[in-house]
Amino acid sequence: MKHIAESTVRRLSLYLRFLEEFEAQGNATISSGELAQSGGTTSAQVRKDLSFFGSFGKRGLGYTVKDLIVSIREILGLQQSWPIVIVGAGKIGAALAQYHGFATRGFKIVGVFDTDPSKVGQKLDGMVVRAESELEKEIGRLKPRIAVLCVPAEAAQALLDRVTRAGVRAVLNFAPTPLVVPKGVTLRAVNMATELEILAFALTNGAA
Amino acid sequence: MKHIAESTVRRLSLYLRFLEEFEAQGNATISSGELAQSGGTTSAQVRKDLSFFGSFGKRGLGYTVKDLIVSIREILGLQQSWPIVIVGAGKIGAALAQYHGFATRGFKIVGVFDTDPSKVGQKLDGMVVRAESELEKEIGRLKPRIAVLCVPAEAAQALLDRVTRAGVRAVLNFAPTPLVVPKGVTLRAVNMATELEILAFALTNGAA
DNA sequence: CTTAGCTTGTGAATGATTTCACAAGCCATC
DNA sequence: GATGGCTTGTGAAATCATTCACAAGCTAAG
Repeated sequence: MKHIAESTVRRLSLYLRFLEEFEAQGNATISSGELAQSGGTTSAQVRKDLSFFGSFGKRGLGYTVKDLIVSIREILGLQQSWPIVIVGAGKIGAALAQYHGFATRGFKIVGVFDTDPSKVGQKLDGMVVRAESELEKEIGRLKPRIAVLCVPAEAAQALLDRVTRAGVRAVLNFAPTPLVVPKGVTLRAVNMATELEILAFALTNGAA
Repeated sequence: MKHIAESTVRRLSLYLRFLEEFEAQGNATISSGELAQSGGTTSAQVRKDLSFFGSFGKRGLGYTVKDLIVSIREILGLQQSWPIVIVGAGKIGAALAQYHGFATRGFKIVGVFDTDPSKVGQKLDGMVVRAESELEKEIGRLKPRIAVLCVPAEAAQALLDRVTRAGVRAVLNFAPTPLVVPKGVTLRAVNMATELEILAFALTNGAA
């Protein structure tokens, strides 16, 4: 398959959210224009995004909401449930572990790890926090496909190395530091400070 | 000023982080190549990013670390401290309110709000949680420049409307729903589900 | 003062993404 | 089954972002 731009994947995820809302409202079909409007983009963009993966609509009619939901789910790989481990049970890690929104979207938290002995053994919403020393053993057992790093900046690279060596191929990093991944591993970073700095730049430079 | 791409601003924030590390290590100068290597980009990219804002280096020598830090801080608008309010003191909101990393980067949390009467009046790391009904009054008093929304999806749009009407022009949204902003307001969204879906797509399609 | 060795700053070239614009196709109606 | 009113899917054009490539300029050494 031709390389797909990240912006396209991001928009597909967004379309999926609108389509689900649309379905809940009982609408059976939707046009690229309507979908674009909810997502703040253009109808041509919507059609182009979908065209990379096939042809899902009917000319003159638009898209069947139900079918398009299924198609986008398939494109994104969401027909299956993805097991996730959370590494670091501090404020952010604990908040994520207890956030129920994931389960409903096909992501299942199967393990939470921390070094702090006072946290190990505690329950977070039914999930027992395990010792970080057991990371490799437990990854072998639980076979998570994605790891979410919620550890301090200093610890992040070492833990990234450990989870990838143990076989995890996709990592979401919340630690406020850039990381280096081995080839074949996908890394995404959520960095609050960077987001705020982009806002500060916008305010400073009077952008809308 | 010519329009600056978001990707450029994001990289500047990244460069700033590396420069600070570099400074802590006692290095006085840095070349675009070295800076590029830490950030996983190219030297031409670094120079082009900076060239939008002026000329900060010396040919043959590179950049003075201290000076470049000051310059990038000025570009991003980080010479000043930016007052922030956090709306919603649930798991994520509380975690952010107690995260000290912001203060050290020039963002100061001046208020935290929630509707839940059992949370109002509680202290989060010295910060009293205020009633959401006082939002407008307190925004008028505290004059925050940025609002961070950590409320449930259903409540997000209404609160965005309230903070923008009260004069806030930059918003960071953690609610898992797309929002519409009035002209002149900058909105950024951090959506965990979307990040995970992009990872799921990468895993499904065998991308590196 | 001149040369050698670097590194910046920047137009030009390339590559990627978005937007345009329209033929092709579907449905409803007559 | 022909017409009109829509909407898709998609090459082509336009816009935006990155990379190339090199003149200009600085320092150090002789």
